[in-house]
Amino acid sequence: MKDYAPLLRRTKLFSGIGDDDIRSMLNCLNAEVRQYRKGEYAFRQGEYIRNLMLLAEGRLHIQKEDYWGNLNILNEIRPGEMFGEAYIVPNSGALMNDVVAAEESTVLFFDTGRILTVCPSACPFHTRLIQNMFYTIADKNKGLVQKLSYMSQRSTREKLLSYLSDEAKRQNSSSFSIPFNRQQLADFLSVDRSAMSNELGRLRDEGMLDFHKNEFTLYC
Amino acid sequence: MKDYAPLLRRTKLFSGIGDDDIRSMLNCLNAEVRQYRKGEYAFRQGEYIRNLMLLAEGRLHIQKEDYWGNLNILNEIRPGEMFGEAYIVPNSGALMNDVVAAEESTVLFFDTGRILTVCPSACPFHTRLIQNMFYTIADKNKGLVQKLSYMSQRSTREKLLSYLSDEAKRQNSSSFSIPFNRQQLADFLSVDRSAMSNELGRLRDEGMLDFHKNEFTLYC
DNA sequence: ATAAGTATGTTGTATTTCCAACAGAAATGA
DNA sequence: TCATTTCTGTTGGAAATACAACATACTTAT
Repeated sequence: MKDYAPLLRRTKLFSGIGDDDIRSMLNCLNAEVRQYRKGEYAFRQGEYIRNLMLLAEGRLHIQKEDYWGNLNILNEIRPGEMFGEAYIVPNSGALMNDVVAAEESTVLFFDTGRILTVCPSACPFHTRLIQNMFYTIADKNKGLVQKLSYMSQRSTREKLLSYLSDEAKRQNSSSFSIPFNRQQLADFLSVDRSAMSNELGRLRDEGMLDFHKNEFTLYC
Repeated sequence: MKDYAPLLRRTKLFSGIGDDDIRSMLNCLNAEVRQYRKGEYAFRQGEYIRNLMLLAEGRLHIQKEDYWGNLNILNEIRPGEMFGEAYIVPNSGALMNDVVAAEESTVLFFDTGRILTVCPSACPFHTRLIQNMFYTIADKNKGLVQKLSYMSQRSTREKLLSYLSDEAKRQNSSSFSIPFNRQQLADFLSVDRSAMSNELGRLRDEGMLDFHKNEFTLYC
């Protein structure tokens, strides 16, 4: 098995753990490597997952096909990200989505039982791993709740205001920049770009905010 | 301090742990109790949280006030549920929401450092606690992703179809019941009830599904 | 059984969003 | 520099949604 320590060292899951410790932990966690060709399915809806996965190389799409066959890409997994963590809960049921390799990908499989059950003295960094895993999923959680709070607004205007309002809070200033261009912001908020552009213009005309490119300023 | 073991035994966080072990763990986790009167703020937007909280009695609202003063209730915490887990991540920043007691409430505070850092032999059930905490947050995560996948659909029709489609999958049958009445379903999907009722009628007319009360059947 | 209250479906109108198409601005690359 | 591409704002018509109001069906309590 190739040495994945240098790569894993930079992931959230293994952050703060040295290369040598990572190597011994990979053994402890029963790590396995699997390769997927572009377009190949890593998992299919209906399967039962027992491992925690980490994408080492490539790109994966979490996607969903509904009852009538419509395809929908929910998320893109990038190298260093873990996934499948929500399905290692006992009785969590079958996987609701498909996981497909958007390009040639390498995935590491970890034994979740070995992660959550601490092996007393063998792995001094096991506690750190558990912390990291918890922090990662907690962080994901926070982002999801945040996004949900924008998306649950009914109108494009309200979605915009709630998102921008939050960013102002987060950056602690009424002037701030956002990490999206217009199309990305529209996709993030699940609204039409042109309608959103319209709404932004209207909000500016009403004196509630101002913007240039991705720099925004809110006015009370 | 009152004996919370009988109550905690039935929570997800302490499930599978006996009363006596819970009592010793409460000590190990530096548990503290705080009471809140109805309407009192447990936390305010901008605060920094260092504990994991569990609602013992009462009802809390996670709510948000935007830049222009509009109030929005995001979530309701019920007895036995933990909260604040997303903010114990280092550098996770200030709390973005307010936490307000919707009625007289009792909240337990746990020292997160003591949770994630295992005390070797003192607490035999510490591993179980960590597992439970992880399972709880993973479960929450799964629900959020699911809901987000419905909400990111543009139209009421698509939101309905993606939700119903998922329920059919989950219950492994084209006939299933949902845990919502119409108004609750509309709130869950963030759409207008009457518009949703219209759409359901239209879908039935088109022969895509049928329903009586909260019993649905999907047709290919 | 009756009354009161709740849940659901229906209608019409005002508003908002979507969509496609286009034009100017800005960024990119030869 | 010029040409090309990408990004952003704008427009107009079609479609969908929100909102209010009401009728009917179903529940619950007395």
